[in-house]
Amino acid sequence: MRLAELSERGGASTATIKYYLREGLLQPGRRISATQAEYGEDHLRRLRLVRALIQIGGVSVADAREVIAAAEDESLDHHLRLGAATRSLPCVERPDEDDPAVATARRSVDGLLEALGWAPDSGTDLLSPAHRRLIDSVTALVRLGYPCGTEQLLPYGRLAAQLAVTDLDLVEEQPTATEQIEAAVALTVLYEPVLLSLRRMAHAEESARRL
Amino acid sequence: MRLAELSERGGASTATIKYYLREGLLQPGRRISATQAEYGEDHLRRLRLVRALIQIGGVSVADAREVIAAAEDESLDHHLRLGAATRSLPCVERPDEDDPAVATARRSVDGLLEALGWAPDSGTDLLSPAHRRLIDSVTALVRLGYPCGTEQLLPYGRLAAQLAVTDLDLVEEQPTATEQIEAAVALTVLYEPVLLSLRRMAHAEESARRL
DNA sequence: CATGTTTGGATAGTGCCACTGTCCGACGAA
DNA sequence: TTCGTCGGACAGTGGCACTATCCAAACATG
Repeated sequence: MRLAELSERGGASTATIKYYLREGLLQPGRRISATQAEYGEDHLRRLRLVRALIQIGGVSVADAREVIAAAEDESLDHHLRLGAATRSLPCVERPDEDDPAVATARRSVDGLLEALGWAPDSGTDLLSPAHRRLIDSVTALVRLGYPCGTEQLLPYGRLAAQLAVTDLDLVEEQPTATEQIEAAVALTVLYEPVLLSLRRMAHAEESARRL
Repeated sequence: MRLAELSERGGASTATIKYYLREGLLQPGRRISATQAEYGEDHLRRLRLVRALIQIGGVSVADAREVIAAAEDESLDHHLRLGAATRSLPCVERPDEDDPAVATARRSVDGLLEALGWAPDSGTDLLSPAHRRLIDSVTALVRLGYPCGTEQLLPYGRLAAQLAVTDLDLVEEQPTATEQIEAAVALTVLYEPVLLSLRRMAHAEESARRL
């Protein structure tokens, strides 16, 4: 198909597709002449994934490129690629070690990991983005004076563990390795708004139930 | 305290605080002369909440203003204010009714609400932001070809219901009504990154466990 | 073949957002 | 008195996700 049809079916203007091509989020089409290119179903599928990641998942264009690059990096093995896709996501600066709120947050998180039996990350420099984001968030809660120790976090951790089982079951339903990796990316990112929306709706429901 | 001290303790530059004052996120200080103002612990606490909502929670300045206005609107009763704070958060456009993917998503979500025994929202125009966001997200997953029917959503819904119980327990620990409302806002928004980080860490853990 | 439309690529521009820099006259401490 | 600091006003900045314009080649239509 031509650019115009790709645009029509993929839900993005031709200008936006050209932008994505420039930014390396989409592979160039097969050139059929000096000034024309042909796109296939793969391009359409990729475009839809990119749109969903950016519009629904709130991922930046730069991060989407990272994720997609990791997902199709043939040099990594299956397991690594599954993780790499999500590990390359956010980038926050290192926490300030001298801040007492940060220290409290770190202790809470370390306690949580131990209680859940999860592998502790070694060394500050190597913390995964998710781990750093967790510490940042707990730090903010501590600064505001909300209780956010291991015992408060534990129920959330247990629920997260259950979520992971459900999520990975969905990923493993995919027949091929490539599809599993794409599914891992899509489901990791796109189930986030699902989960957050459900939580807010559940708040409303539970709040109504209590009053 | 003066602007400079508020800035120091609140973790925002004086320029940023002036910006927040202009935008109505902070109350002006008590004027002690024509060109000087005095700020109290309330201002500090509010500033920290605003910073956390914006930096950690990813809330826009405009939304933060809405949330805070709702939280301190004395004309609403306690229960309403609890909900209003979160209800005023996101604003996406209405879903396109003609799109088959949207229709599929709506059916899945309606089925989910029924299965969970949650009150169905009446009428398209009145859908809560969370409800619309849920439909949008499910629509994106459907478009990408991932199974996202009621049976796939149900485990997430059940977990969300459990989260809500934990969350509201935390809110009810607060002694006064005002504190409960602030806690509802802070915990709703600031536990979102906590939950998402934990989910990603759980993915890594579960993935490692399976291989 | 003539003519008008469409295509893909290059490049500059737009709109929004969250700040940030600069200026100013008044204030307060040394 | 002098000099740094204060708070207010307002224009400016930088990043991001597009978007508009232009161009020449290619196709479609009569």
